Amino acid sequence: MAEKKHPNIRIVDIARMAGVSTGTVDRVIHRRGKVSDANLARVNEVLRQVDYHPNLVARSLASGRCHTIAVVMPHFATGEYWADVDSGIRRAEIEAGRYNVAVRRLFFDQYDRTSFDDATTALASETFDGAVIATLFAEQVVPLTRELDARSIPYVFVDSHIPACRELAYFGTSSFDAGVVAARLLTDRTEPGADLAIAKIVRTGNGGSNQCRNREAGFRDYLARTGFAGNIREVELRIDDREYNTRRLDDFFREYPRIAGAVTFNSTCHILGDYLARRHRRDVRLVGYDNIRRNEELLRAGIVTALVAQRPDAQGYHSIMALCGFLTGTGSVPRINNMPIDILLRENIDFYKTEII
Amino acid sequence: MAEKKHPNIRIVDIARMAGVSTGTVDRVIHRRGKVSDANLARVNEVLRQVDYHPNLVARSLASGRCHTIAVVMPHFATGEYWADVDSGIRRAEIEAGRYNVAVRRLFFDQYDRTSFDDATTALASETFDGAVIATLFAEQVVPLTRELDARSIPYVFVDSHIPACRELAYFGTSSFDAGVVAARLLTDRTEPGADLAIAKIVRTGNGGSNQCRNREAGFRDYLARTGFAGNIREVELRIDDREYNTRRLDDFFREYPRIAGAVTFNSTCHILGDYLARRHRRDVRLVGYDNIRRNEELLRAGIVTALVAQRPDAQGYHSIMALCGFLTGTGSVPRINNMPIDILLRENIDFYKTEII
DNA sequence: ATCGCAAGTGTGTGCGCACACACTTGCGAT
DNA sequence: ATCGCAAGTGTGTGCGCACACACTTGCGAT
Repeated sequence: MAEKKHPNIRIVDIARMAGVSTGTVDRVIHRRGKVSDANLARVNEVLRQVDYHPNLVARSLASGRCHTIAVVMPHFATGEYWADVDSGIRRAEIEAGRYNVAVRRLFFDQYDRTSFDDATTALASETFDGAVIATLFAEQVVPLTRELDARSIPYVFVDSHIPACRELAYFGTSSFDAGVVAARLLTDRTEPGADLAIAKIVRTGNGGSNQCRNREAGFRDYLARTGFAGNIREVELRIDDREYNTRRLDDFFREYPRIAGAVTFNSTCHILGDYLARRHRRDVRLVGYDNIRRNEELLRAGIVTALVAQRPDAQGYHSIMALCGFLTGTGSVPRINNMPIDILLRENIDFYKTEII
Repeated sequence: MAEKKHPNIRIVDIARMAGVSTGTVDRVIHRRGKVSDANLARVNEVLRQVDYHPNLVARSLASGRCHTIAVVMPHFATGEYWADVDSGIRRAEIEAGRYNVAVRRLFFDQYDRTSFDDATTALASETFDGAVIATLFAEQVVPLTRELDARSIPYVFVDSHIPACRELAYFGTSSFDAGVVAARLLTDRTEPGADLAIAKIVRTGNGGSNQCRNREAGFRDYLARTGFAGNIREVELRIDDREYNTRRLDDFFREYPRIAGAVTFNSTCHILGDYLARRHRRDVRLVGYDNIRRNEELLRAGIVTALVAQRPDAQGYHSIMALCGFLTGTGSVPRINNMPIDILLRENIDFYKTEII
């Protein structure tokens, strides 16, 4: 075992076949110019004939260039959504490290718009060869991309898509369709004609994220299309104020007693789930997003009916690898990569591990 | 951008620091012996101090060893289940190729037990460094593993797990739990007390696959646990005899008119779906397995209610990569890798592409 | 004193490629 | 006829490592 070699075709072989030197082959492969039309055609013909694939290991070793990727993403605690994205980034980091590609993270607060601008400012004075941008605040991402365009730095979007930018690639779900799926799951299990609740977790004056808005649009679109007959009631909750939320929800459910299903468009459906559990309200179906730890616990406990998930780990992994492939010239990737929209129930949640993509 | 180098520590640096030659460092790193105790200790101390990590790219290029992985899997046509597994294998093949790991396939007929033995016989006279085995026929896989154990060849299981073997790793779903999920999806949408049908597609005298048996066990277990009150009726169909199937199903549904839901435990629920579509029977809910083309079409058409899927592409990909990592000494992987059990509805099927793991 | 041999050590080469550099050729301008 | 220069071409070196090979050292046997 562990035999000698697979007789792969090398640059020297190409050169010999085309009757030129390896330098010329190299110039053709890398489009460095300074090659006569005749030789260009001949080398290209040989490359085509033998279906040449460069040995990427050797290329990486020889070129020895080092690239840096800046990642602009929310900071996170264990068990939160962006921790899963980061675990994919870390996986990619190891793999990309073999090709001399390093990753540097810049964090912002996902509940604070201004912190994104701070991260952007910090980025302006850094040198790096590519960027991965979490697109939570679409309005602020756009000017950042203009700046990167001007500096000719490629960038990848992760989380939700922003139109009219020149991103190298996008990785995330179709937020609109993720909203549609949530609506299907919620109405599948709720008697017709009952009311539905939308719980929004925001910080005052902060607006909603790009993604939450699009999910809500898909959710409402599905209900309209399928002739949903009940009312949709909205309630605003706070990320870090459990007492406020309890009072607010007590009032809310008193005011709208016919509510039989609820949805939250970011990953915090556990806030509503905690409340329902404490109040022993098993009559309200709850559908939320993302397989973060608290949500998983409530799904197992039967408080949450279903979770819509989006492979955060894979999003992080592919964002880095796409940029890595571009920078090292070893791979290309489609521009729009809509990830699968996963449906998690009590029966399959145990197998939805992010480590296995 | 594209800077010079990350100043990594190389073997020459280690050698200089320890006051020995690179050859000695190499012998220490690879535990080749023939090093004096004093030098061994000194080199190890330096390795520890600088936290040396070998450049795997350079290692791969230098060692130039070539490994072969034999894959024993069912042959397939476009759009069939194993075509998706193979697409993952092909993806891994490209990546593993960079580390001089090649893949060779041996095919058998998934509906013919004896063909597996033929493939096994062919394998006996081949030389290879590792094997990936599709575990459809558990009884025949076991003796094959004994032989591989004797030859000290590592092997990876893919599809369904077989206990009491010495596999390096397993990639696939928990078949039992995939059966549970199907039962949940079917009974969620079917009125209580109605009968259910299990359609089995077999070749005479061939028994069922390992996986189908376990899925059925999980399916029945869920029904028993949740107090299912109806009857479960079985019907046997043929893989390539549409006329027979039509007659058989006409008889079957005439005999059992209260059937409101049906399941098929392999990927051929489209056979039953085709029948239901032709007979305009929208009153029978149908749950099946695997996102193969015909099943997807029927899901979009509303004939199939839900599909349970298992990331065939990822199974193929990881099976190869696990073996590749083991053979090149660049990675290790858990032994049991239960893949996620995916739920596909009309609303999310469009995004379930196997190319994006 | 010399030899053989084991144990230990260092050097040289090549993996396939990228890239700097030296070199050749042919043309128009003088 | 000679020169300068652009366009085109080939050679040499090194990336970091693995491994074959040559070599040194020190010991016991003769």
